[in-house]
Amino acid sequence: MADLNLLHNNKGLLKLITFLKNKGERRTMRRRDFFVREGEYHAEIAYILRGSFKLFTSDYRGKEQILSFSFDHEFVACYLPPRYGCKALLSVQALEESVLLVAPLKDILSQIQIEQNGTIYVSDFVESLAFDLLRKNVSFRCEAPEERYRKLIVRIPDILNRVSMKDIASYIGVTPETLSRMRSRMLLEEK
Amino acid sequence: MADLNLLHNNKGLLKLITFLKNKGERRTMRRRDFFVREGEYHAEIAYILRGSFKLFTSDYRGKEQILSFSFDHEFVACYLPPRYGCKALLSVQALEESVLLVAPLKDILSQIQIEQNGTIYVSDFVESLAFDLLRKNVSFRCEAPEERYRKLIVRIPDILNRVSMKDIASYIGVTPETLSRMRSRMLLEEK
DNA sequence: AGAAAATATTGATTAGAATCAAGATTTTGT
DNA sequence: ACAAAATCTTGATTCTAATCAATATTTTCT
Repeated sequence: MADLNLLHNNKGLLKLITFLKNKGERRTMRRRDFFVREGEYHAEIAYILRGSFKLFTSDYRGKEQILSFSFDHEFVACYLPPRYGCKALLSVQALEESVLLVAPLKDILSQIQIEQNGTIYVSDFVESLAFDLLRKNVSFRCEAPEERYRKLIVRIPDILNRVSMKDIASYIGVTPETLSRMRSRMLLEEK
Repeated sequence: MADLNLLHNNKGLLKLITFLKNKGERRTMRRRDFFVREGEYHAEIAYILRGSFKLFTSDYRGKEQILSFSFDHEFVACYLPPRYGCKALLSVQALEESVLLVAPLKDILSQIQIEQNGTIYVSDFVESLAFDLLRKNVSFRCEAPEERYRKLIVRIPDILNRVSMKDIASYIGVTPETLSRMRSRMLLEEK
């Protein structure tokens, strides 16, 4: 999941990484390959060794809406892995040549039972996720697109080299044309 | 938290209700009273015996943005109770005369330690929350305001009697004028 | 019950972003 | 390296929803 870098201190998440490093299947993906397709019953979770992904779906007009990006050293799944037996709400697609460590969710859940106190795993993971989602909600409701753009490039400076303006525009909720104009306005203003 | 009704089947949530019923402080609130104010270090969680609340904050223009409603038999907190020691991102305000069962978060956390396997409590709770937040994100990005309105009144039909159009408008992300016009258009169309 | 406040509706106008369109630039894949 | 495709920028136009404004209706409070 994107935006969780800071939470790698987190004990549960570290255990999850260790598990994936020991038991995970190494999977290489090319640009545009899908890790998850919306509507599938996808039950895997992955750790990104190298690469980047976008998490997206379509809006009521059929236009792609990107809800999140994920980069190296982050987890990726269709946001909430479908514990509820429901279909993936989002598609997850590689933006670059990427390398993943993948494990079926059931393996992770059985690990938890073995470890007894292992519930912490999922708890920490989901808690990070919830916090991220709350911040995203607030951001989308309360910040101007320009502010979302500024914060994004502060948080992930590298994103400008690795993700297209088209995709960044979708993420912050404007058209590519509007983002382009926004950026040239910002350039003028900072002179 | 609003929108979690369906998750009352959930074992962890049931335990949490039981705990609040046994040990919770009964608190009566009048219309417009705040349960949480944005920016506070608020560390309580409550179960609503009767009444309703809105969870909101201000956008970059100072306009109130409602992110959630909570009604009878639901939990309410400043969304994520601040385990991270961070300030509340949202205010929680009573819309009606309301009765709560309130417990400090630390009591709940210590309960968990006593119960050993009790981590499930928070895990279930936070998991419900994360799922709710994901759906909200997708809804805001992908559905038209009219669709959000329709789904809201299907999910909580009672809301039309208990919440002002102004607040419903904020929740679905339009001005009160736009909602009013939307509603009269919908009335015409269904004839 | 009645005055005052808040809310809801409706119309007119404005503002801002989407769309449409065309050209320039960059990237991709063989 | 090259052709083709995709992306980015810029301008002109359109369209939708916000704002402004005035009135009607409902709710609140004593």
